[in-house]
Amino acid sequence: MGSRLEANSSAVRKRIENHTFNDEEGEEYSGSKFGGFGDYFRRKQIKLQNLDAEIRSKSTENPPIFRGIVAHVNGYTQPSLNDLHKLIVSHGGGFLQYLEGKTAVTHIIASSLTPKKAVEFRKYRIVKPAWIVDSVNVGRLLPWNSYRVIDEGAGQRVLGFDGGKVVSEKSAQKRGYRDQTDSSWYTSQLGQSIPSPYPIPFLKKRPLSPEADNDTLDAPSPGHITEEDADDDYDPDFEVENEHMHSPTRQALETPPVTSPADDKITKPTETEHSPEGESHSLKRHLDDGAEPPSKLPKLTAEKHNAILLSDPRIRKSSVVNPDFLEQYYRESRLHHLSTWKADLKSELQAMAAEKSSSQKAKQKRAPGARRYILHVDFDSFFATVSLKKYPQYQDKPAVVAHSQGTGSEIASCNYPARKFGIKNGMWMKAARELCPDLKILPYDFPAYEEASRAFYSSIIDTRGLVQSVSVDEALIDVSNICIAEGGSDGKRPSEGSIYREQAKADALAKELRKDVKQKTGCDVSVGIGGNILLAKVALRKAKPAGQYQIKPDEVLSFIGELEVQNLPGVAYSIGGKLEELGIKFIKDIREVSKEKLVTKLGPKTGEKLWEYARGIDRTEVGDQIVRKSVSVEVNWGVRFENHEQVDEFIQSLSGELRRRLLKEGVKGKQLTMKIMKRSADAPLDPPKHLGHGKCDTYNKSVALGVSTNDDAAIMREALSMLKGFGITPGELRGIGIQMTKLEPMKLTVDGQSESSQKRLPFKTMSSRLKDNPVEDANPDEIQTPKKPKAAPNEVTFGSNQLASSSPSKRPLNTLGTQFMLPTQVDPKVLAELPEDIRAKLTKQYAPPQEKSLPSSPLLSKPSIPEHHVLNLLPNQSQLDTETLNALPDDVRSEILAAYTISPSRRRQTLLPQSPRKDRILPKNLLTTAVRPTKPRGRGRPPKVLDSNSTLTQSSFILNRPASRGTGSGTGSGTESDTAPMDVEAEFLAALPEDIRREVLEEQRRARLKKNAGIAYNPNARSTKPVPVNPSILEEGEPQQAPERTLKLPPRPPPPSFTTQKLSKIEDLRGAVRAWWDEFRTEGPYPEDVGALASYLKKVVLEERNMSKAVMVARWVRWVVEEGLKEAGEEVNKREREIWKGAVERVVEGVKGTVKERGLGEVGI
DNA sequence: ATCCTCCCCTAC
DNA sequence: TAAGGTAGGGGAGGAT
Ligand SMILES: Nc1ccn([C@H]2C[C@H](O)[C@@H](COP(=O)(O)OP(=O)(O)OP(=O)(O)O)O2)c(=O)n1
Ligand SMILES: [Mg+2]
Repeated sequence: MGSRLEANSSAVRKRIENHTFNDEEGEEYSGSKFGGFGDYFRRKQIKLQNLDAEIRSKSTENPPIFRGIVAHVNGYTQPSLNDLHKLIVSHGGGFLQYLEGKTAVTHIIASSLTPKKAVEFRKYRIVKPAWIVDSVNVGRLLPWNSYRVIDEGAGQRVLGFDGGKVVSEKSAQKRGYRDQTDSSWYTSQLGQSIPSPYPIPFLKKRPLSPEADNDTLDAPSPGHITEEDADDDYDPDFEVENEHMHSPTRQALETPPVTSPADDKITKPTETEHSPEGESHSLKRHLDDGAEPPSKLPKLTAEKHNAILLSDPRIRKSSVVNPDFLEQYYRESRLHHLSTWKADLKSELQAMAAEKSSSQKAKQKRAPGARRYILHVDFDSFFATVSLKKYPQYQDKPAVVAHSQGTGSEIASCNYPARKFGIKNGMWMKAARELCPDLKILPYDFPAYEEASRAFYSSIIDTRGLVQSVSVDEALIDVSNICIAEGGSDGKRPSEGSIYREQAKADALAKELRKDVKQKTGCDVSVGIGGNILLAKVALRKAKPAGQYQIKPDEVLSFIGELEVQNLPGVAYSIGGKLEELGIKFIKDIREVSKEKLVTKLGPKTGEKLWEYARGIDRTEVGDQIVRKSVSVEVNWGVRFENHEQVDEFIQSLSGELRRRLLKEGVKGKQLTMKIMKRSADAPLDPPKHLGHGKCDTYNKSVALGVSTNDDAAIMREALSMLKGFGITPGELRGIGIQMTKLEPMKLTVDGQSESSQKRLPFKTMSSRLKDNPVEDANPDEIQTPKKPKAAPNEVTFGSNQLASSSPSKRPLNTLGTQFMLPTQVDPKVLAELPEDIRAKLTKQYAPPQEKSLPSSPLLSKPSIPEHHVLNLLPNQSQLDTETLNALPDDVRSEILAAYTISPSRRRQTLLPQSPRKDRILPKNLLTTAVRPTKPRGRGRPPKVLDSNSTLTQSSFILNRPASRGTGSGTGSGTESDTAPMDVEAEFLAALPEDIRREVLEEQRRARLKKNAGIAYNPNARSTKPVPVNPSILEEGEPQQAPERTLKLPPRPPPPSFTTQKLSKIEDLRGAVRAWWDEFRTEGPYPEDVGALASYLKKVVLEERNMSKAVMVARWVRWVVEEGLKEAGEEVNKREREIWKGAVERVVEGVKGTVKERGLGEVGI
């Protein structure tokens, strides 16, 4: 858990300290190429100091009261380090992030000091933050003497200004929180937002938030953990260095007065953020315009704010800009661990279950109507208990597991003594401390949790029951068979004696299990026993801690009736709220409401489920096999970017991580979704939680990749393009996630090579797939994953020993035919739907191909490719082999198999909602960028105060293109004509067989409708601004209670947006082409692939009679290759470049020729 | 009706 | 300081 000290950069520090503010000449901004942390960091510091200089020079209206002073901030302060920094610099002072030796630093600002620090800083003047604040306030430098920080322990010694000697001083003054806060009213206001200018006088007028006072009061009370007794046993590494330092920084106060709704859009459109040059310029500009009154700090962009924040090496280190962030973060993230463990357990147990069932399918089945006995086993305060093993002295004291003692630290687990104070898992430290100042804080010990879990599960498995994991510390065991056997009946008929014996057996099993686990781990687990999963869970509540409880059939209703609905699984804040609206608070209240009413309010499934739950009914079985449907990676903490490069870099690591996980699961995916959290306009730049995301709006987009992939480069490309599509300034990003869905099992070559390492490309596959006719094409290569739905599991055969090759080749051609039949949009339309970056590029002029010779005999064409034979491999998650599979009950088997299949219905793909303007250039932060807002659905608990949540829905339908281009309501059958291809399209249409033409037209109509619908709405759509998925909420806060929701809709008007667009199957082709390029980029295309594509396209024109599509594909090929070559640069050798160009030529010319051949004239490609 | 997509919600 | 991840269920509403 360490990760404390970053001994690293001491060299860097040296560097910095020598770089005083008088000396900003040194190194200039350098192009931000990442060259390792140290180097990058070094440059960063210099950059910052230059920034400081500029701030200073532009703050001429502020009295330079701090001239000659060079400050350094230690520990937590109020105002924040960031704010102090700005204050000082804008008033003529210097600021250094580091100390280190004898340096330019003249004063250290701190609220208090540990004795240790006091010694370390003995050479400096140590003053309270109020010195700065007050000085600024009065417009002159106040004597620092009056603001000394006197450490209670060791007296403070201060060095004379000129240097060398140490004057020691002592003071009786008490250090403490008060010391730092009472200096100002101000503290509570400023802590949070940077952009809040420092019109001190202005702020002064503002009323103090009541919370501020509380805050002040709850201080680092003397009682909290880190006091003396804590020291002895604590892992020193864990012990926070500046114990008492944590000034309860102003927490969750109201939004600061002048916050920055502005800087959201303020980001100057044109200035490129990532250009260092641009940065400085823009800053200047900012300062210039902002002829703010003196004493006002220049408003900084979010990026600059972050730059200053990150100038603290420790903060930088724990933020996303650290190249090692992911590894570091995931190592410490409890939630990540929980998720990972859960997934791993699930696959292990499922594998085990599969194995078992295949070997002895015997006892598997349970009689349908038989009584059930389910055990729900769960560690008592898992993390806390395990961690406490190393701190036995706190056993009986309120203790929690958390990373830190700061107010924003989350409590992962609290022991029962702590619960007596009302502390709960997931609560923030601030709230916990208010409830119990004396909390002991324990460090995490993930390896220990794993170990305990292992022991726990081994005991559980020993019960010989049917096991289903719930989480690391929790499992369900169906022991019905065991109990019923013990009872000696068939388990169905009510035989008193049998039932008694069954129940006794269940109790005995539980007891033994508890004992077993206790003996193995030293920890208590509790067991809930009931006739179904619901009851077992409910019983568990009563069992805790360190106990067990069995709910008997006759007490079910009375037992659960008195519990509040939140005790039901699946009922929490939102659904609980809806129930409340129905006048339901307790479970028994549910019984007073008709099922119908529940269904109306909650939906069919949920409504019925609750209706049943209320009556103790739950038919869910233990051990259902579940097939993974998605793989995702996301980070919503530590996200603070200074520029686009960092974003790119981070997306790259996320992509790499996603790829790793896809490989681990043995799957690839066809759809990529990106989730973004952006700081809400009314949220402070610095949220209450350290590096937390704060109140945010979220945005999602997804792309159909056309071809399943696990390639990180492709993932990154798509992710970045989606991200750009949002048009969000890097500095405003607070969370980023990517998710792969529409998974397919990865293929393996015969020799076990994974497909990704294999040479052969999607192309061949594609061509054969597209190719056609079902009949002839029994292509063995054909490895496409089963596309069929549950319909024919038989089609999927699991080959010799566990591996299987599906045989989609026999798919009724029709499906495919149809698939490629839809001409979909015409070129321009497609263009409009393309990912932004692509579109941008597309609109550029193509560099005419240099030449077109096609080396016909590339040495490359070595038949190197292993065998084309591939096999299907199930995701390792469910290690089912043939045997296993066959042993499964039919329904289960088909379900599993179905999970690997793809819905048959031809469906449109969702394309990224794109911004309307086709000719957009892509200044990423161009404000005019419109992002389609996903529809906010009025769900969940309505905003507290505002009663009308009805209007919400509106903001969703917005249009996406400037009205100018509005689709006349008219038929506009010609619709998207615009360009040349149109003629082709029309003609093409005319040539279609009637039925197909109808389909085509229908498709177009649909597309049109969609667009129109989009346009219909918000008329004032001109300004475009991304609209969050859910404009409300996403505040931080403990889930304990209502997650704060914003009470009102964001002030912003519903911006124009896009309607999702169906891209039609051309998408598949595009994806395949792209994959082709990606895979063979450096190696050059294989002639046979080129040939396959060319001849396929020829068929498209001649047989499918879809010239439009062929043309589009050809253009796509040209674009992908040409742009790709440009970007690849040296990476692709001359020879291969030529081959690629030749390939393009061959494809393009092939299509042209064919079109002509059909008498359709010339087309431009 | 039923499917599909895009979310919200919940759980640990 | 702090490590706010991740997957599945399912509702809303449009398309079929
Ligand atoms: N918000 C949460 C909830 C749980 N956990 C982790 C820590 C818990 O120890 C573990 C198990 O969660 P439980 O819900 O089982 O809670 P406990 O085991 O801590 O307590 P108990 O089961 O006794 O109620 O998951 C977490 O990190 N954050
Ligand atoms: Mg537990």
